Amino acid sequence: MAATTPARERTRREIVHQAMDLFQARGYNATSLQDIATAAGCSKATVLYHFSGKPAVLAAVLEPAAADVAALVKAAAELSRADAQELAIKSFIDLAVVHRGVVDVLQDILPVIEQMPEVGQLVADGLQLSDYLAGSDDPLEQDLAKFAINGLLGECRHAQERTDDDLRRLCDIALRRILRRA
Amino acid sequence: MAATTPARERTRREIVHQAMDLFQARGYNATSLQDIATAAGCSKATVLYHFSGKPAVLAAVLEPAAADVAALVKAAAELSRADAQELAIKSFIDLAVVHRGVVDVLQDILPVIEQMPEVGQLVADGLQLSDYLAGSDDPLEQDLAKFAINGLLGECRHAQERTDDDLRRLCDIALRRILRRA
DNA sequence: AGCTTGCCTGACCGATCGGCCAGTTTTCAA
DNA sequence: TTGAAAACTGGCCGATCGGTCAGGCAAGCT
Repeated sequence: MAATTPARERTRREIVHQAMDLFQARGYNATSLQDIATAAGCSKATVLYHFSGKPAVLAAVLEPAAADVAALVKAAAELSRADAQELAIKSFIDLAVVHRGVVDVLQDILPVIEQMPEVGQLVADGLQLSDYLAGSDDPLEQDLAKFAINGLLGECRHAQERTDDDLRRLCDIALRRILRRA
Repeated sequence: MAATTPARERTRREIVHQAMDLFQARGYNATSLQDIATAAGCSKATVLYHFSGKPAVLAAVLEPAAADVAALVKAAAELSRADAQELAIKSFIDLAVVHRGVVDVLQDILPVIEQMPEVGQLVADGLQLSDYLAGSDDPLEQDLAKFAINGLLGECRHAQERTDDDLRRLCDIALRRILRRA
């Protein structure tokens, strides 16, 4: 059993994929394990065979985005403040656009996000990114950066009809206007 | 029975007040009728005696904010485009700050807000406001206005620690930067 | 063939949900 | 004081939730 069994990985992937779609469409709380199982073409017990519980499914859904954010934070840490800000503007938009589904999911669990240890690192990295985005110690700019992030995340929700490029362009303009980095 | 019975109105108000606090703190879905009843010092059956169901409680919670937004939309309709935009900027911020609790609640039910007829008018009025806020037919400015609203609403969430004036000032700066109406 | 191992499932559990109803307590006008 | 209307409640209902468990089933090793 050293090599991964194909069937195991295939089922796991299907569950995560369908869970992502359902979380995005109806929200985390409004999606039941039965919904996920039905969409994935297996039984609810199978979902719980592969994942220790509903929060574990959520963690698997968020994992790719969390990894990307963590990598971005790490990369920005080695740059000058100005360069880190520029990188944050460009990359944060990219991540939000590409992972817009995850953004949807995150907004749904915001009221109780503090009680979910499986997303703690992602939240912490997001806050770190907002620091880089501000590019200054000025509290006003820090707040404006958070304001911009809220707008950015909000814009990436329910934005299925927009193309990635259109969304990216819009967010870039908005972010640079708020941060006065045109 | 022509005049309102004092007891009726008093209990109703207490239920709505406690429901507001709970919806804001835990979210609409995570708050049960029993939670509301306990907080209001009555039984769950009493809540359902005064309101036809959980959605009706939500409608009552949102009602003051919905009325304010409707009034603002009506007022803006009689102004020139430029005046309407200026009014929208000022008043929308005021409303979001004053009713920030409602903003919290709304965000929680966003994934399923289309299926809630009791908040349809509020949503429609909000979209109308975003039009006034854009102040132009340019699709880019329209999108930026929506971006600004998302940022504004996001900023008003979980912002209990900030004073109203601080929040107002921050939102004013951010809005005018995005809309380039400094 | 027998047997282990990994994958999967139906049936079931306790808890909680929104909502309903019969009946009790309170209120208040006559 | 009295009686009907209004206000309120305990208890119950069906549905659904996340989660558990014993067992079925196919694949591969011996």
